[in-house]
Amino acid sequence: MNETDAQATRPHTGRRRNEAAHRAILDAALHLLAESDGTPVTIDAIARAAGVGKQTVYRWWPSKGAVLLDALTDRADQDVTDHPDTGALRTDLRAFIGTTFDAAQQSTTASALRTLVREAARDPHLAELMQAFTATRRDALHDLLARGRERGELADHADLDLIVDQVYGVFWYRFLLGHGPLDPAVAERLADTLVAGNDQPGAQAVRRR
Amino acid sequence: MNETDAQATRPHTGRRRNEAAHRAILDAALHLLAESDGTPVTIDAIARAAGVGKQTVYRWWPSKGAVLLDALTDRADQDVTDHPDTGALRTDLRAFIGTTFDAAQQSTTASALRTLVREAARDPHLAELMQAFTATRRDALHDLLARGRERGELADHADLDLIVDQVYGVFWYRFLLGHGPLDPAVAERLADTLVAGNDQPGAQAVRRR
DNA sequence: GTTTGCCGAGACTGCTAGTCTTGTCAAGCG
DNA sequence: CGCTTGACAAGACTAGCAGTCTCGGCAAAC
Repeated sequence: MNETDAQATRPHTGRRRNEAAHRAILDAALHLLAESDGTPVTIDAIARAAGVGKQTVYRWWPSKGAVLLDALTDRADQDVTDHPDTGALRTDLRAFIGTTFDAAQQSTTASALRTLVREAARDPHLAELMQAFTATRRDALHDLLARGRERGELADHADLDLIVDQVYGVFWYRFLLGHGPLDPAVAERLADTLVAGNDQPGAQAVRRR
Repeated sequence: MNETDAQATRPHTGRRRNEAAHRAILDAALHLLAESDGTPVTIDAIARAAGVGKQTVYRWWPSKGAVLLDALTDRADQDVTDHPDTGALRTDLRAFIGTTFDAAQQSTTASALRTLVREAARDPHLAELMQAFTATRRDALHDLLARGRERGELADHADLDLIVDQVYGVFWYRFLLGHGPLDPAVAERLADTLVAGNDQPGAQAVRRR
């Protein structure tokens, strides 16, 4: 009956949260994620490295995956790169792809990302979180392409979703398997052939002559 | 000293291998792989479904991953599709991509393949085996493209490896994330834009006119 | 100075890969 | 026929990890 009243009059008592511990956990998680040579990162290891009890980790995050993703996005937010509109699709696309490739070459980010994907494969909750993460990136690229199409640099019927997936498909495929390079030269070739393959129908008709 | 002689004179004694058990294990593995709703397939479950002791599984395969991959390739060998040379790159490529997409839409194969990838993420040995598996597929596609380039349907400087990775990149990216279709229409569009984006420099010059 | 609730430490449960043990059974050999 | 060899089913066992639970300590509010 009076519970609501009691809560209203007593918004908080007891010891406050320790923000230092919160940061220490994120830092330790990112560090271990980066150090990891493919070995899964354990919650025990994170807690120990952060000098924190395991229960403190689970008080703030619902699962191991949530901690790891939080650690990575915390870092990704630091090097957010927005892609200015250069006015030409080819240059916009080259810049976008090049930046994406570069960001993943950073050794810390790279090995963290690889480990994270591995964890996502066995943790449905983390997989869902990562889906949302990648969807955001896809949307950004899709917008860039839509701008180009409005300027007439792509055919009206061009399948923008497919182009997006060709970019991220190549990226993840090479990133995870590591059988081919992800350097600026590849970024340029990829951007150029995508533009060339999806340009105006009129131009295609001429070419097919 | 005489060990070699002893082995030569006594090539085998004792109870023979039970081929029925061998098949039962592969069948059970494939079945569970296909049934699995993302839950990892356990060796215990395979052994129990095959009516076999766990040790019997480990006598023939070095790890869980090896059993699973063997089960899948055993099936994949059944629907081996060789891609005849139609004489035109566009049609060859359309057929190759279409077949690849189709094969993965088979619900049994699809869920087995998905589970297998998930397992590979945590099992380095299986990951290595799958690398070899995918490399074979990449080579086949690369050959197909090389034939087209020799006929002058692709630019001399076209990056065949990049084209291959665009195909398999899109495939795996959509297959695993499931955010976009992998139907015949997509296969055709992908084939067409790849050919258009990597054709003869002369044609490109005309187009850019 | 008492209550409340966060904290570190670590015990505990439940699950799975892979190994080891035990008793059984089939195939060859003398 | 009886012995040896090695595959077999069943299942106990070890080791590692996610997530929960418990406990004594400590800091903030009242």
